[in-house]
Amino acid sequence: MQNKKKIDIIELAKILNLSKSTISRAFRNSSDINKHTRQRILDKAQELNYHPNIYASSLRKRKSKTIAIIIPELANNFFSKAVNGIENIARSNNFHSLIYFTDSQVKKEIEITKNLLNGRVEGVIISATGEGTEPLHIKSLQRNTPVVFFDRVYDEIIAPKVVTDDYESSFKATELLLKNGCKRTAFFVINKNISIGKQRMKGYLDALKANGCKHNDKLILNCCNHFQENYKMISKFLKKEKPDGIFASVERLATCTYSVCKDKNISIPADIKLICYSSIDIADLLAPSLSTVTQPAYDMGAKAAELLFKQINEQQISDEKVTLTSRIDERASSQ
Amino acid sequence: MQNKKKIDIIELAKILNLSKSTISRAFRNSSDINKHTRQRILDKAQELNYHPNIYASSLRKRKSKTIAIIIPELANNFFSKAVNGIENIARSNNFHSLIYFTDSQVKKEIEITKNLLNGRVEGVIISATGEGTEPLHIKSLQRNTPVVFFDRVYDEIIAPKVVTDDYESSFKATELLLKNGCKRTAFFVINKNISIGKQRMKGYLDALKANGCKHNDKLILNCCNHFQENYKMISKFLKKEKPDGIFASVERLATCTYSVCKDKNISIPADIKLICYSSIDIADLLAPSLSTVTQPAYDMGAKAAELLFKQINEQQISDEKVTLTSRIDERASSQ
DNA sequence: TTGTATGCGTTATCAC
DNA sequence: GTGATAACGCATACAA
Repeated sequence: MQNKKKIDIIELAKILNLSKSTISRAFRNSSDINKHTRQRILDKAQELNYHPNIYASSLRKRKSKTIAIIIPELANNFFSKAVNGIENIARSNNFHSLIYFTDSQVKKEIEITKNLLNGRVEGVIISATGEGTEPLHIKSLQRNTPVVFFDRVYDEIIAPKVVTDDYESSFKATELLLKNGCKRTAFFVINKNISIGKQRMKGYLDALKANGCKHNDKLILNCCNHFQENYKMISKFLKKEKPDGIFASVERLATCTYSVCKDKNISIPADIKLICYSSIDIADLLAPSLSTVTQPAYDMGAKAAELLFKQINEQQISDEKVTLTSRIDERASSQ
Repeated sequence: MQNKKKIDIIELAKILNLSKSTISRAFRNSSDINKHTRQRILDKAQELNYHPNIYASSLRKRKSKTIAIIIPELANNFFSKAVNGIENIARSNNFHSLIYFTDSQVKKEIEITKNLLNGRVEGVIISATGEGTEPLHIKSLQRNTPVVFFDRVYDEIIAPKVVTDDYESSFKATELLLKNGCKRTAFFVINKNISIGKQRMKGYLDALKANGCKHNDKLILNCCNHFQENYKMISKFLKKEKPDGIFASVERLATCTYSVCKDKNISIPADIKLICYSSIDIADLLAPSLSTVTQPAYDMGAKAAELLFKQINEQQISDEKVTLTSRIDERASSQ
């Protein structure tokens, strides 16, 4: 399977009766090389299956043309689309993308960033777990490599960030429920201490206040990332608190609620109105169709990548914060 | 932001009054090094933010500890889960994963594989576009690097492959429609010439035959990857051919059909029964709940990665073909 | 336009 | 257990 006789630049030079610098030039579109010589070299290289060793050249040039993408998971359309956006921009810059998953655990995030301290990549795009008190691991990373955040950021860190109008959209989403008559509107969140959790909760709380609803702490439900556990928590919650409206800050909490309601014969939207953050493409095919707050996932990824390359190319610090707007699609579940 | 004074192994050696060989040993858990010396080195390294340059080391060791994952897209739960499986195995082998998307275009696949000829990775896991007559680009790649396929393979290529029982599952899925009374059962496919398309169609055709249904070429609909176009084709198809059963070989063709039926007031399953390949987690929340053939996506990715590492470690050719079985979940859409 | 010489930061081999 | 030295394969400054 493998071609054992790996040929290197020196051998190729010998065969062609040239010096290795000339060979090197041929592969770098160097201006000062005879077109004919160049073609001769490329032809022979192809014939002999010679390809410049990327690690030797990375070492010499001190450039790897590689970035890292660190995200919680892929089991989520939001991140899939964001990665797509990132990779597209990376590719158009002739960069390669390493991908890493944290499973929303700081422990893994720390592990991964440690592995990136050695110059393996020229930049990092991350959607953070947000856990932990102080993201020292990110600060360490920043000393060695440009870092750009998207969606899930560390407020304490100075770096370019791409986020959405979490506060405003959450405010509107909540208000939409209130306008439709909800008196006991609940907020479902995975972690109310991370960046997006905080903002979305703030939007929820302020919408309540602005509409004359008194806040009830019991109507805020802290969930996790596991379906079974969430299912139990939500079942219990619905039974005990009897909310008539739910704003889910994360898609999986909404779909889990759908499952619970289906099993318990609770009607959405008659008994409970629901709206949630989601990047799902088939929200209108659910029963009932799902009202959503949709983030421009692809654009967020692309923008984050652009900011990263700007930083890589211009070699300068920036703490630009780009805020894109989400779209609210009102469907049956909230009406 | 960046720590300009990058320190290297020689400087560290000087500072510690040691030779660089000793420094190197400290970072490679070399057996013959004094524990105390080692600790001294690691401490100082941390203090000075020294990290062994990965490219110098890759060059010297001729190992990159990196693999490439090439898939059509990520906008698809199947691939998301598969990537997750791959990355997990890679990580547990201390390997890094580069990710590339072909958008189902051979042109891009060729471009990507060309970029991998230079030893950037120690192995490649690919779910191919399947387009094109002869995958010469894969053969070229194989000369330089181990390659493992999953799901979408090139039959002509000799390499480890992880697939599912496409034929059998498609047979069963089709039969299920027939058993439920369908007389005009259609088959929706994106590309009936690629590996999985072929197998799934064969299963469909043989199920028809086995159940005494005569095959009608007009009931096979060749679609594409774009929603709008598919929407038009399917609309037209439903109107013209009036199928009463559909086996969609790809999830997006099923959801698109749902959209069409919803808009045209065609009832699933009363007018048309439907079953499809899908890795969606909320098939039971659709209206109606969607009958699915589900592939073990995560396991397929993990298995592919295992086969790749086996090949990397054992340095030997293999054309092992692993066939995992899909699960059929009968829900409302097909009954 | 081409060649020569040197260095990129490691690891491996061999001494000591 | 540690050090000196030669690769690893390429890119660049400088000379020709």
